[in-house]
Amino acid sequence: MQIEQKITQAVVAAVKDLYGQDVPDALVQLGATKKEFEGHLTLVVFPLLKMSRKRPEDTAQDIGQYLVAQLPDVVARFNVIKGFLNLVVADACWINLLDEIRHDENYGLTPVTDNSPLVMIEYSSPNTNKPLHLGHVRNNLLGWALAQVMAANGNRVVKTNIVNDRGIHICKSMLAWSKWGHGETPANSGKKGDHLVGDYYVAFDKHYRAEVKELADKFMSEGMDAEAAKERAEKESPLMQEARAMLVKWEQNDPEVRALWRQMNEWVYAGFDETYKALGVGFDKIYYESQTYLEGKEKVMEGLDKGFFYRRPDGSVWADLTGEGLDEKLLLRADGTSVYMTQDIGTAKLRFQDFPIDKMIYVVGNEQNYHFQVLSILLDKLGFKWGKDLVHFSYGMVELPNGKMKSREGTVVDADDLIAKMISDAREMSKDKVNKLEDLTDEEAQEIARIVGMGALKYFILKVDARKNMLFNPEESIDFNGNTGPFIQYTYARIRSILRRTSELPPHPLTKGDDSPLLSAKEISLIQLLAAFGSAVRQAGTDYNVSVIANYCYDLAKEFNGFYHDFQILKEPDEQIRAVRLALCESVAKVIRQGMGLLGIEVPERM
RNA sequence: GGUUCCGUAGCUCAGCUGGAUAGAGCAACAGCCUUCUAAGCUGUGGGUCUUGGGUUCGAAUCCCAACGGAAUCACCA
Repeated sequence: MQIEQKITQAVVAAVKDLYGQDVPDALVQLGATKKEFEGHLTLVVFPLLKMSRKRPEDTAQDIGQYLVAQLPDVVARFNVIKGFLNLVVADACWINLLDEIRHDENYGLTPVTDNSPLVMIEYSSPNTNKPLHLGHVRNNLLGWALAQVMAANGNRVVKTNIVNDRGIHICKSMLAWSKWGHGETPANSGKKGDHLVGDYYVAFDKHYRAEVKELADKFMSEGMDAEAAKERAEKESPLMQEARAMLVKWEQNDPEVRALWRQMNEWVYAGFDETYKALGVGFDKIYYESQTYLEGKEKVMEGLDKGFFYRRPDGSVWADLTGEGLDEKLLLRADGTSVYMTQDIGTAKLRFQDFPIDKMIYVVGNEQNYHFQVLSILLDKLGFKWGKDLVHFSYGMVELPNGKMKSREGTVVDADDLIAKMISDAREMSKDKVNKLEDLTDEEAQEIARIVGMGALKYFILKVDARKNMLFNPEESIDFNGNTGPFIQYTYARIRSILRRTSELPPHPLTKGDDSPLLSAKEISLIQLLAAFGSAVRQAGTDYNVSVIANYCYDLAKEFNGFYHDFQILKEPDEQIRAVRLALCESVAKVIRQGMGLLGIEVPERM
């Protein structure tokens, strides 16, 4: 049993015995003692004053004496400062705790069984007309890490991706490629498929805007005002009309258009797969919008029959959400075609057919908060049991120093470029170090650079609270020193280096010291931190906040580095102390590997 | 204008289920490598926690208001 639980129970008993009152566990506030005071755990006695009817200091003394008397093996001594009761926990307890942590292969993780709740996590969800950029990177890293964290909390997790593979945007790329492509393919040009398709999307946009400007100027010269001229030009642009015509043909299953569509999407998928692989993310089930976009209609008609929705005179179908404080929402156009919301309903229907979902989590940017508020209400009305409680894991935008990423202004941070730069920076960095990796082959050194570069990128993104907007400055490269992924990886590599140098294995269980104090304050705080891993994992899961894990790993690495600096491990002459320190090294390494693993960050044996 | 989110050191961020003197990193300055990896460690300076009220023994944390910023309120997805 954990030390906190024992003490909490004893405090409850103390209040009962001393003051004759029952106190709920929640009022027993037990936390880590601040560094500047003596002790390991601190009880805040203010909430207990109602029971004791004494001054804070006296209440703390009462309880402190009770604990020392009743739990002599746990509470060695105590001190009181104002309303704070600082408890010094016996060394033997810490050693026991360290032994428990060391023994548990899946320390901190809740096992998954066949009866565990099934959580589906949708993330990534790209359009197939452009390569992935930094915003997608944030989405993918968050989605993957969240899936790991949910699994670590005892959930069966299904990772899913809804690929937006149809619509006007792809038609634009297709049209541009037919017009100006001259048969360019990834194979004959050497371009990555998603970039090639993206280039044609950009080409379309460039021509389109030139066309609109020309048309608008013409209309203005005929006396239209600027705004109306632009609007009319956009509507009448031959390029856009051609793209729309292509979409109509696509919907009519025109063989030629479909063939081109399939081919260009294949190129994109091949490109995405490379990027996903580099990011270390993957999916259990991929849905394609071309296969789900018709599915929602049926559900909407069902809702219409049941009177949840209504039809306007023009034939369009709407949901009236003014009762919920929202607006009216279009679900089907007058021509019967579906909109975004209808498609999400359709995708939900298919997913529910495929999996017995208990909880659905959508990892989607906060620009769509309103959409998911509405979707939740609609799914609930339509009878999806998880609809009402669906989780929109809403993350903030990645901002650049002068605002958002804009493809038109060429300020998009491309995912592949960024990944390549991180890895080459890591490679350069290790070349500056002397006597480090020189005995390794080029391949081995490159693999370490990959792990470290990706670690820096992932940690940079995952350490910040997902719901906040975050700033990325492309001028300044992502750091490898300080509160970074490589700092934590370095701590791990150092420990592995120590463990490689010895064949000595600390005994199980560790022997406890006799009279002489075995543990320093630094060692105890390390054990305390190790013991907190489980609650960090739980908090990350219940709050849907993966940054908790990142910050935990940093704190642990920081604490270990202090210990490493102050104490010798292999050269420590006392066998018992050496064993404890080696056990600490093993456990810290294990927890770092596990914690970073939850974030999707690998740790190198050397760096 | 309605709704939602955010505002903590020069910069990037922790802390937010109320608890002791608000913490890290970067940047600046000063130290530590014949000793287990210096991508490390130690120290110095840097704060009206946007502002004003309220609740409380106690507020960066909870409530209200104001100010500042972001997103959204499409027959785009």
